Amino acid sequence: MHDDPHEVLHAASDDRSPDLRAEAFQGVRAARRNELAEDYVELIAELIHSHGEARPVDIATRMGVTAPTVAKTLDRLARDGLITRAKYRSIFLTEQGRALAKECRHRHEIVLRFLLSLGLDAETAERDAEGIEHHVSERTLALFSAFANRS
Amino acid sequence: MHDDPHEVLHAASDDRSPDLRAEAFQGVRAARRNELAEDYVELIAELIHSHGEARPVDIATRMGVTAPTVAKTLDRLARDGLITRAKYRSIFLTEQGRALAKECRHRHEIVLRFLLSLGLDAETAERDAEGIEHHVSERTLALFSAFANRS
DNA sequence: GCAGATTGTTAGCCTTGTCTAACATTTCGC
DNA sequence: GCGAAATGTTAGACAAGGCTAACAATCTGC
Ligand SMILES: [Mn+2]
Ligand SMILES: [Mn+2]
Ligand SMILES: [Mn+2]
Ligand SMILES: [Mn+2]
Repeated sequence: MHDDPHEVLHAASDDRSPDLRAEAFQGVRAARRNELAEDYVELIAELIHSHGEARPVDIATRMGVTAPTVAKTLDRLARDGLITRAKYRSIFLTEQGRALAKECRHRHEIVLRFLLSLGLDAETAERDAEGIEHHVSERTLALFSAFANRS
Repeated sequence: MHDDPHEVLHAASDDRSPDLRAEAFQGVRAARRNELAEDYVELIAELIHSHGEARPVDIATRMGVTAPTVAKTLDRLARDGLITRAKYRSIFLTEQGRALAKECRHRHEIVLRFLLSLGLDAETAERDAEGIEHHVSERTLALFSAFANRS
């Protein structure tokens, strides 16, 4: 029983230093705080590219939330310097917002291509990529990219 | 330029139905709402296994949060039927809590083994697994498992 | 160019998840 | 077995992110 490789793995994870583990959880919480901003700027960039402009109503439809939720979130993004916005007008990305959007789109595509190359169907791949993308380190992203290109 | 495979992928993701996309985001938000409960019950199960009991102070250390945060979270877990708890005593999992913990540990280990089998270092693998595990569908999990076993 | 439809905003409510400060209980060393 | 240390709880603050209801502005079709 103690030679079962599962036992070994389990024991190893049990024995990790509590501090190291706390750091991991803190990292996950930090990533979670950026998820919404990342998805918004990525979507805004995409709407600007495909529709010429980004309107709150289109963001609301695609995010699956109500209009007031979008309004409040956009106010936070403006406060954080990612977008500019004027009453009743469409949304613009700042330089910083464009940079983040580009990075997010890049990462999203790598994760998506990786999942597809593993053999996952397109719809599930899109759903999983939408969540996974925010929790992938640079190192993991590099491995995903290499794998997708190789196969 | 329009034959660039990246353009094609981008166009494809642009053209997905807004409703399908909204469903994906709603799914991600639902997953996010369960993350904390999943990490807590998984950790509680582990502490019970390795230390004989699960105490708030050990949870706080490993989660990297303060004791009052743990207390409030444990109250929510009790309310939701995942644990039982009495003042100043250690924490017990309910039947439902044990079932969830088992499922989470299983999923965590598959994601971890998968990342390791891709060639990731142990520490980064642990960190990324801690975030990714909550956003992996059954199908993706099956593919991860198969890949880790094959390689 | 106006009426109705669409879009956007504001106000206010709720839950979650984090914190600090203060206090209560339990445990440990001697 | 007592006092100090460790552990746990309670109260209360705050930000994020969701909602509904009500109202305001803009756009569109005739
Ligand atoms: Mn996403
Ligand atoms: Mn994305
Ligand atoms: Mn986790
Ligand atoms: Mn986990």
